[in-house]
Amino acid sequence: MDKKKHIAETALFSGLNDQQHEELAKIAIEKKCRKKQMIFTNDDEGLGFYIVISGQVRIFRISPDGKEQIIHVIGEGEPFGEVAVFSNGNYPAYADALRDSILLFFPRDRFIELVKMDSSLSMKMLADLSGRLRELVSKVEELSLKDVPARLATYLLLQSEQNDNSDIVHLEISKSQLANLLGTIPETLSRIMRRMVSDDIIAFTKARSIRILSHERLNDLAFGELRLSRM
Amino acid sequence: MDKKKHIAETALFSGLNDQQHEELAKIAIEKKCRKKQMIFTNDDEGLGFYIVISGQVRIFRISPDGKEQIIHVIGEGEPFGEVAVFSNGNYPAYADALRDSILLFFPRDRFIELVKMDSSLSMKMLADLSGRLRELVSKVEELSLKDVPARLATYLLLQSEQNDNSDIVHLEISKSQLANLLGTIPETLSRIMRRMVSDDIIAFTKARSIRILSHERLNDLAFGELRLSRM
DNA sequence: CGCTACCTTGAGCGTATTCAAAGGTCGTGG
DNA sequence: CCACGACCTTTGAATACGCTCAAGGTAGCG
Repeated sequence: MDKKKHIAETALFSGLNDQQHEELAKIAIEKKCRKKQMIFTNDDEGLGFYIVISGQVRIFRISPDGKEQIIHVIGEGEPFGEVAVFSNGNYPAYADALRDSILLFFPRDRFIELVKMDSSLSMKMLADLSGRLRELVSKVEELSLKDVPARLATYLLLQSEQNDNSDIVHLEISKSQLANLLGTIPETLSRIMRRMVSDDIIAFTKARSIRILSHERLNDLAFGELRLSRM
Repeated sequence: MDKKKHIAETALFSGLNDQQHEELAKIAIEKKCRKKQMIFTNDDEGLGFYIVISGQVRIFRISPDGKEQIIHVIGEGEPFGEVAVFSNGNYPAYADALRDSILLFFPRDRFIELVKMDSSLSMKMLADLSGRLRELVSKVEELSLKDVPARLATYLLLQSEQNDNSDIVHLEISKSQLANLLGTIPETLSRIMRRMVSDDIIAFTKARSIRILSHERLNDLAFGELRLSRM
């Protein structure tokens, strides 16, 4: 595998020069993992962080009574586990693969060496963590201030946005996983989707493809300015 | 005001040497603000970050329909607004003073200069952001996986822990604010406190002082292994 | 002492969860 | 290619938790 090429292509390391990519490639270790395979757990010592080369990874917490909450779904080219690198101790959550994946692992100590010597790399990491923080603040707001229809609407609009405002949103994860990501359960998500369909806000094209029929009403829904009919 | 002394005393800048504290003091600007005064809003350009010298600051989001959610309460010696320094753009939330406060403001550009030149400072900031991220991940879990009694129990135990596992927890914020911080409303918080009292888990000593009667049962409550009686 | 803000209490309601079960879909192996 | 099983999705009915609305009580502060 051409590690350097993959490293240069990630957003996190973009803008760094060839030499820096080379240094990173030197310490990166390729790891493969199968669908459902655990990558790290809450209790694991944080020995480094990862970048997803191909596949998909799920970051989640488990409450004492066994319920899961997905914090983040990591797609190709995105990093995860960075927190463990800079704050000593274990990982703050669990990670497993949603599908067969190939990862690059950056060992903590060697990576820190690089960061210390290279201020442009450290600025990249600071920006990365700041972005993560922004996302999580939004997630906190979503969970506490919005109902499930609004959360789903927000999610769909965000996905659409990331695809050039396409009307078609292809769900990258199963509906069960999506329910969990939105902080609810499959039954509730299913019911709400049905209501969105019957209100002509969205339509299903294929099993995992949704067509947005009205961005505007979806937006109103996301902002709590519209309510779904009751059925 | 002796800026350098205050800077040296914050956890964020502890462990740095005298020279570094001096540099930080040079760029720091003292700001005073009165209770309820806005420090920055969502829309403000992130021109720098703050440290609370004295007083108390509230970080919160506002949903489109006007509901507030406190993300964080910042006490003395703690920083806030760091995110805006490293990810371009505006602040991710609102900030206002819960009481008359004195702050130190670190202008973005000048602070970034220091960070770029000083790897120990950048490591401090990376650790700081990572810690913030940890907290928020926990908050997401709390809000989505736990009910209000469990969230309150967790909060009380955390406060107790930070005070040497004292049995007495002195609320630093009003119950309304606490309710909001826990993602609920004053009415609900009041009812749940009443049930905790009647179950002999806590007792009120003064208006804002709570005595923990059973750490163990509070812990069970936090972990969802105990339910309050219904009344 | 009176005002204001905060806290408590009650009743009713709505949203989402739980529990239970049936219908679909996908991958695997026969 | 079809049959089977596992998992995902959908649907229904009942429940529960927390919220809204409304009002009364309490405490701090000028």
